[in-house]
Amino acid sequence: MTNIREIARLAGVSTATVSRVINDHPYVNEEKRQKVLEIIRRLDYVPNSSATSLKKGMTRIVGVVSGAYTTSSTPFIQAFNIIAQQHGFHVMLFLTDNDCGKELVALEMLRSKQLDALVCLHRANEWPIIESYTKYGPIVTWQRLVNDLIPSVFMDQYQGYMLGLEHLHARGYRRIMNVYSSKGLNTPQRMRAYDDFSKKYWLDDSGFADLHGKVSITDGERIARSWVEQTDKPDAIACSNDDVAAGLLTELKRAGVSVPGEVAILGFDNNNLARLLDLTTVHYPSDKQAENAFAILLDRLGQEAPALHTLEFELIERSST
Amino acid sequence: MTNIREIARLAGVSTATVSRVINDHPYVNEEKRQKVLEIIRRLDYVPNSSATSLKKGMTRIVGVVSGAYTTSSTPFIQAFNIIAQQHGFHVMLFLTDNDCGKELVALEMLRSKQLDALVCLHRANEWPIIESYTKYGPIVTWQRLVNDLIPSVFMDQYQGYMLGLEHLHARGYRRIMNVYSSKGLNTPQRMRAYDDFSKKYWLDDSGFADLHGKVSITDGERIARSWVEQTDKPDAIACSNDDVAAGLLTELKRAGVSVPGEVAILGFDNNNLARLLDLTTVHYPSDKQAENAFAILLDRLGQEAPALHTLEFELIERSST
DNA sequence: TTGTACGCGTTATCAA
DNA sequence: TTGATAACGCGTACAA
Repeated sequence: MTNIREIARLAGVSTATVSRVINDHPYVNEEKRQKVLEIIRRLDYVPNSSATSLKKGMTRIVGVVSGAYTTSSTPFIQAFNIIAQQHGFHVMLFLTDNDCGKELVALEMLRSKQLDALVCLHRANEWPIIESYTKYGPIVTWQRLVNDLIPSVFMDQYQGYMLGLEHLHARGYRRIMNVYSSKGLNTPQRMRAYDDFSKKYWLDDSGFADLHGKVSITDGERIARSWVEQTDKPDAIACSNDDVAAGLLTELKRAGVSVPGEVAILGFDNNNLARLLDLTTVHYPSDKQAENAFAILLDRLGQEAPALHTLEFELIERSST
Repeated sequence: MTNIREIARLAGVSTATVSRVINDHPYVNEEKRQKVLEIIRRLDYVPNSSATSLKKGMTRIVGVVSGAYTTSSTPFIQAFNIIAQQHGFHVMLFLTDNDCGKELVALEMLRSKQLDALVCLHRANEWPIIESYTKYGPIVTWQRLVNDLIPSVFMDQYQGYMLGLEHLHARGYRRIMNVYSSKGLNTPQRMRAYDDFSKKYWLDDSGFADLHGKVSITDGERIARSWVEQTDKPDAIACSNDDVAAGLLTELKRAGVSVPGEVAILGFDNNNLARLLDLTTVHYPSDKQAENAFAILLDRLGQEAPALHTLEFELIERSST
């Protein structure tokens, strides 16, 4: 193992001088600098990063905790990875499968200083537990509003959902069924939006039982099959996300149902699937949220951070409504 | 910062004893062990992992280099991440966007011992350059056969493609168009398969110009539009992957073309999209390849490694053929 | 402009 | 069974 002392010895200087050369510090005689650089090249030397981390007290590694790869988490992870790399940070990925123990592994690595910071897309442990780890390094979350201890790049989905509902109304749909997911704060916000929406337009309670806990393509397919058998049918379905909408759309088409002729479908997120299937949807700027998450972490680490994006939902009109 | 010396002082023992307790070494008096454990708990102490890495000479971090998140790379990355975590390793993800410089960052981290090993899903730099890094740690690749220096979990796609072609033939299709991707060894292998296939069944050269360099959904959509305008049409299209097949299928349906009535579509990979759209495809076991990749790395690191899976293609018959 | 020497926090050898 | 101490490799006061 060739180390800094070896280089110093061969170059006929001290380790301090070698270190100065490596880190581009001033006050090094040009000749000696060249000599050192030559030895470094000749011995194929590179500083050991564990030693540097130990000395500097940071690793420049940020952990990303996610339950799994989903069509919604992937764009976030990708964007986060890219911006982190641009700032000389690296990303360690933790797929927890929503298991408390696996999530704890990531938190413990923050504690043991293998990680400088953490971003939690989802969480398995209770908030107080996660909060208790903020004393070891900054933690940012996605999609959840917490408190001062844990900042968030959360967006209130009231506004986004309302955008979609207003669009459905403008297109003439009046018998709207809501398909919600189950987790966290998003659903209450969306329900509130629908509540205000139906009051605003004097829509009497349509009588469709809203669905809950639907998040996957197969969920959407099941909803399609029950729609076909329903006697009193909604004329539009607002989905919890694009996956549900995609499953719904494709299964309806398989059954020969015309979309949007017989029923309109509204997605949420604007992921690849929505683009492929030409689904009308609400764009959820997860890439910008990821960049904000990183900026917040950088700031809390005391480094120069880029400015935050303002986050906005956007209606993407396509052919499913 | 509370460190091992602090613990030793408060427990009235030496750092050696504390270290023994932490690492479950034998020969430590039970009373002292309890005392040490109590102090550790009280001070919320945890060993600094940079120091441990420095001392041990390894970080238990494995790098994963991928051009981007694609529908084919994501399952691999996910499976690799999970198996690595099961073995107490962690994964650092590098999205290179096929940029040599960004890829070099990962290789350099192997050199500087921040990474114990590397798996390359794609590569931007020339092979000799990548090979030159194997002296710093094991490197495994996906989808490319290289040499002893760089083992691979590559699968010869001749067999898989032939599986698909035989299926098309059995279903009665005779006028097959091939849509190839461009990169690497896969295309030549598939072309060889088609060559043998057409000889076996005395298919005269169909006269369809095979397409090359098609890999995305939008590529598939473009192919659909040109199929519609073509006068001499193939009755089946074998695609480079499921994304192309998906774009092709959806755009054809939009144009009112019946699939498989007017034309059959064969995908490759068996990803989520293929399941959603009910595409006939060839299953490519990327999760098993990922687990093999990790096993090979583990073995090269001199650790006990799980047995390798045997890798097999499988035809998934669905409604597009 | 340069070098000495110490500290970062841990593990492990060796002698007791 | 225990402790003193030497690494691991780097960065940087401080003194020169």
